[in-house]
Amino acid sequence: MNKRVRFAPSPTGLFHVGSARIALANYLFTKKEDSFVLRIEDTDQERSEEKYEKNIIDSLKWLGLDYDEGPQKGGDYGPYRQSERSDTYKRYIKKLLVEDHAYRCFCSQKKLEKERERQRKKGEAPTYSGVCRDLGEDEIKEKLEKGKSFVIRMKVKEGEVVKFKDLIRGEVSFETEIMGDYVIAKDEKSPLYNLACAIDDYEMNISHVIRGEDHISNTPKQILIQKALKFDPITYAHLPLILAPDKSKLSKRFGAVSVSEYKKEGFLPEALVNFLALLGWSPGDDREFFTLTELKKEFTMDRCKKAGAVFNKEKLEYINTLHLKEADPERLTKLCIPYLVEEGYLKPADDRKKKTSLGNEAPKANYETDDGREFSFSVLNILIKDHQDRITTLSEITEVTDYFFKPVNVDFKLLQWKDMSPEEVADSIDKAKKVLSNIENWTQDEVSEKLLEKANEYDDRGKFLWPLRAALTGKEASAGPFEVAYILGKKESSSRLKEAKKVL
RNA sequence: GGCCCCGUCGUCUAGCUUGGUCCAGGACGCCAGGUUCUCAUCCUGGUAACAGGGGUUCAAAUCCCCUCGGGGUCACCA
Repeated sequence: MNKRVRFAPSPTGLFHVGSARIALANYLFTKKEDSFVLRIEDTDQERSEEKYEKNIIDSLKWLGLDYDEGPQKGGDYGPYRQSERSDTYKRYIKKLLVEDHAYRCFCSQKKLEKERERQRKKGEAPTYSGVCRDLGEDEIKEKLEKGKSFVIRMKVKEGEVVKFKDLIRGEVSFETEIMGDYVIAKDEKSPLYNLACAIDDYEMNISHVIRGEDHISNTPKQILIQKALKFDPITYAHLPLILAPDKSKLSKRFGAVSVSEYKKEGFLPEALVNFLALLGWSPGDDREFFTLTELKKEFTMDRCKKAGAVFNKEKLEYINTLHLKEADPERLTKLCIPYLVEEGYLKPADDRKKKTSLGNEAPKANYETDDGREFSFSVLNILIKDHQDRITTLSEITEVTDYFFKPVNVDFKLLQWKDMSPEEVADSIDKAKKVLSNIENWTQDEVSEKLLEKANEYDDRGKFLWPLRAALTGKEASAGPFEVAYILGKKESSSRLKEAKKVL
């Protein structure tokens, strides 16, 4: 039988990398004939926001985690937003009440709070005492007529054991006395998480629930509901959590926790996916570089670890460099341009094409600096290609290439290679200037060929190349002089060499 | 605290099912060296772990027990 899985986030905040990992596991678990459903769990109207639903959908798309059914996309089991499924919930709540699997509880929150407090002090599990459990029909009617508010609780039989199969942990069991009569709905039409979840998983014909370990204690509660309603059993897989370096839950205190933040910082989606997949899963051999497609082929649940994994940003950065090296330069160029624009280094030559945003691709167009120097898209393409293995995230492109866009400052000390005299440095720069001005056909090959030719005339090529590179970049560390000269262009290169000579 | 889960280098992990090939392999990080005009890349080498204690066994990272440690969860949130 084909599998059906679902990823069911709540739109109550920016899409978390932990959620992304769960979504990824669901995505990878389903093979071609299976189905992956996106369900938005927005039963909590107070906390759910539309912008967060959008953020979930955008993030999934960015990561490349395509799903088969979901809000906007549709499917045979919709609607896929819990806020639009109240008729279904109402039906089942009624059924649960009528069949005596659930009951109305009129206890006040204050009273319950006190009760829990007392139990906790005594070292007992805080569970509901069940005072409203056996209210007579007349009593209920009377309270209802008085307009007393109530919640709906599940009638949990004591002394039973709920067992379920977990693909990662094997068989897990819970005893029913520890849960008490838990609340399943705020009223006849407002289900709480466990109820809505159990109903939707059934209604959407879900075969496997793959979620975070934080849900493991919800599982018996959901199973009890399923049993009362005579739903088919589901297979579970509870993945370990992602931890902060101090082994605590990955929270905002740690730094970036949302997918959007990593996108903005300039991580490639394929790198984030690769990294997240390796958290708690391995192929069983030494391979670490994976594309989504490869992961989909390789992934099996039985190779998932049980222990939580610390989110190691350095490793993420390393994985990102791996994917950066593999990435298509033109795509990278489009991705890097927004950072250069944001920094104020570049602006579109054509004002109508202004739209760029960090993490997204800029239009393929020509750009210019504030002082009017042009950077055609093809030159930018070469610039990026030359820096592809010099950055760990896209955002670093600005600091690594700043000298292309800003005026540079040099002094003799910078221009000096080993113990060269000012005269020797000046001579090198003169020669370089001459070589460049004699180049008719300004191409990458031509520029490097001619420059190299001259450099080889020296016993120590550094005597020629270092002053040249330093004059062009104003930096001790940068890309090579051939590349820089070519990208800067004949005019700008000559002018920088001329400026450099002034300090000698 | 109750319940549930987990425990191999600092971190991510392989090995554990079917004890021996493991004085534990790979990767990130870090350190050293090489290539190079610089930096980065790349290459070579090094660093560092079976939580502890008992068993079982000719033999245990691998099986059993206990202890310790970590995490999750105990809402009219999801």
